[in-house]
Amino acid sequence: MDDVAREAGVSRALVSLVMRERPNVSDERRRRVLDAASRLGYRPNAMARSLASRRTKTIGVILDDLRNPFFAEIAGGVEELASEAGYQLLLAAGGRSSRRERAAVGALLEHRVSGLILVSPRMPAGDIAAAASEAPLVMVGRGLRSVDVDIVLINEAHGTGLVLDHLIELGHERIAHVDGGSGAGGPQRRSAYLRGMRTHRLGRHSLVIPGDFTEEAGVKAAEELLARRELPTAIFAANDMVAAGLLGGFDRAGIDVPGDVSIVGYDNTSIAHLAHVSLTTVDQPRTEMGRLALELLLDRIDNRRPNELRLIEPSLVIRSTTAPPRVIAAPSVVAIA
Amino acid sequence: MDDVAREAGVSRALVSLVMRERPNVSDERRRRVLDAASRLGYRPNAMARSLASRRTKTIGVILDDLRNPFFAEIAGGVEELASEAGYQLLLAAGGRSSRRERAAVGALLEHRVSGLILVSPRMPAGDIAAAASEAPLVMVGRGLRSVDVDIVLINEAHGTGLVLDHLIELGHERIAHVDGGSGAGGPQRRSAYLRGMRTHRLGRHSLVIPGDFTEEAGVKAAEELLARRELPTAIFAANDMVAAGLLGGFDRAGIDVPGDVSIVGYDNTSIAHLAHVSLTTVDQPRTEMGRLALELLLDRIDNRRPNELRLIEPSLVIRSTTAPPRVIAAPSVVAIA
DNA sequence: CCTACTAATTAGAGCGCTCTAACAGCCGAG
DNA sequence: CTCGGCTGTTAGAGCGCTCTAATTAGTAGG
Repeated sequence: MDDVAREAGVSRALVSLVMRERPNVSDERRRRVLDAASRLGYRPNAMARSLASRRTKTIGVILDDLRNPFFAEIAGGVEELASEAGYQLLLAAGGRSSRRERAAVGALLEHRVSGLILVSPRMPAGDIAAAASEAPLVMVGRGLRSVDVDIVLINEAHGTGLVLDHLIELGHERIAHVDGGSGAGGPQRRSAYLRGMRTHRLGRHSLVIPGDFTEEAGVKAAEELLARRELPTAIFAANDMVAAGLLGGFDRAGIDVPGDVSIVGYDNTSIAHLAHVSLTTVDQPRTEMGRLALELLLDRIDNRRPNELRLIEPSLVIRSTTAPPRVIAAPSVVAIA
Repeated sequence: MDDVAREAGVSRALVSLVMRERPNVSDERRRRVLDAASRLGYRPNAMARSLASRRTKTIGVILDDLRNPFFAEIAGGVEELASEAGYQLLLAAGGRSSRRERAAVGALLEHRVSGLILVSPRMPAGDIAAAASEAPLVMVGRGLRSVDVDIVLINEAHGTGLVLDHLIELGHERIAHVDGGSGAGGPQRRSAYLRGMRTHRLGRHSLVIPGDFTEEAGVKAAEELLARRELPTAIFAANDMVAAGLLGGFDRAGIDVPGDVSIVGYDNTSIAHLAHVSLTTVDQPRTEMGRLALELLLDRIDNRRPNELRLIEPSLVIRSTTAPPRVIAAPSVVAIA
């Protein structure tokens, strides 16, 4: 920087003003500085800048694993907005371990990130509160009361409601659920299913097959259902992988989907929209979630304000795996219509 | 840091030594410093540290788009090793635009990253050379001569060879290829296909259907093939998405896979291993590629040495979409065996 | 008991910037 | 003219560390 100042025949301070694109610098000197800078191949040092200005223009993101498309897509949304806003992204994976997450948070805080985004963190609430006291914090995919953070949450109850409404409107009553175990969203979807069935006075038809978020769970669930006297007319799977497993399992057994049984997934992953699968499923705008999280964070970085909780409303994507049940047990008005 | 020194009754320099876990500090003072630090909630400032030591312990990664699992998985591999080695990850997306890539490289260089990993960059070679002159650089998925960088490349010719060998061994001769246009690996796979067909004296059966890396391209290619007098007995798709499109297109037309036609994909994405798809495909160890890239980079950071080019050997995953052709045009020995 | 070493500790300069306050020029108002 | 109020420029302190060189404490040999 000294070199640039000397080359341009001005003071170091003026070079600083030019590099930061501040007003009140005469055009002539600005040009002289810029010329000198490019002639010398000068590149400002972000470390020194951050140290002196005590602002870093970097934001830290902690997620489970980049190889999981759910997280990667959220990170993609964050990245998109970050680059638009001139922020840099410091990324770390927590790998489902509290210990690793804590270490990652510590490292990012040492880097004095302007803010922190935690995606479905596993750490205890106390650690999150501690982190939130050191930097503005936005959390995605996990709720937390009485801590000074913004939260972006998917409205799982609403998503599940859309599924049930769709199936019931088609005329289904015996609707089973293959659940997702304790994975993210699993318990919420399961309990929303049970509640929804009761609300629709279909509680007696509730049936939950335990599973997890894998394809194998779907295959197994299909076998288990086939072993029963009667197949449900529709199945709500905890996610698309499970739904794909069901599809595979029924296919092998010669059961027609959606003729014999309708299937609905959850997540709208790339799998769901394949022509060969064409799965009716619930879509969450994952990129948007990432953008929203960063939007909240940027807002929080320069305005202190009360916590916000944003509920993301998922939507239903109807494709080819749902249809009316073979025998409609509906009132005749439906037939007339 | 001053506060910690005062609290522990030692000099600032000693605190620095303790925080950096240097030897030659007496146990007693080390404990005193650590105590004081945790009592005051002291967290070293990475900016100041980098500025003073002129080493940042951060590495920059530039890729196309996090939402593309190919890139996300490579990034995942980089992240994994980075966290093991105590490095932080600064991530930016280039979004298929030279301009954005250049901006990202510039921003990362301002942050004085210890090294740079570029995954399938689109920028002109000159820009890459310029970047390489400012920081150790490793490139993944793109070759470049006479520039001081290490390179990690997939051996597309080998992967394509595996596909052809497998199909030819099954007895196929009329093997078509739906190509990937100009996308990463597309041209290489295409030319390796043409070369391979010639090598196997099957040049007269070569058939390339132009496409890109999308499912739609696969569907269209299926339609185009069906419009011909004769279907090839096997199709090598440029990637799994295209293969899925082919599968969907043939399914709709009542063509049996692999009975009427065998299909091979490329990439071994999550789509390929679904029971419902079960696609024979070529696997690349993407996480390993990321790890290897960082390994080379770390090595390059502390030892100046000649450039390296590492070829990653893909492997073939045989699933259910390939089988011998219906009418085997093979010598009778095969029938006897 | 002094010297020669090694181990532990510290003073102080400096990394490359930003930022505050001061300063120089220049205008129009009093 | 002199003064306040501009705009454009600059000097210099300081951000929170690391690192070199110097200093002190400790240990063993003569």
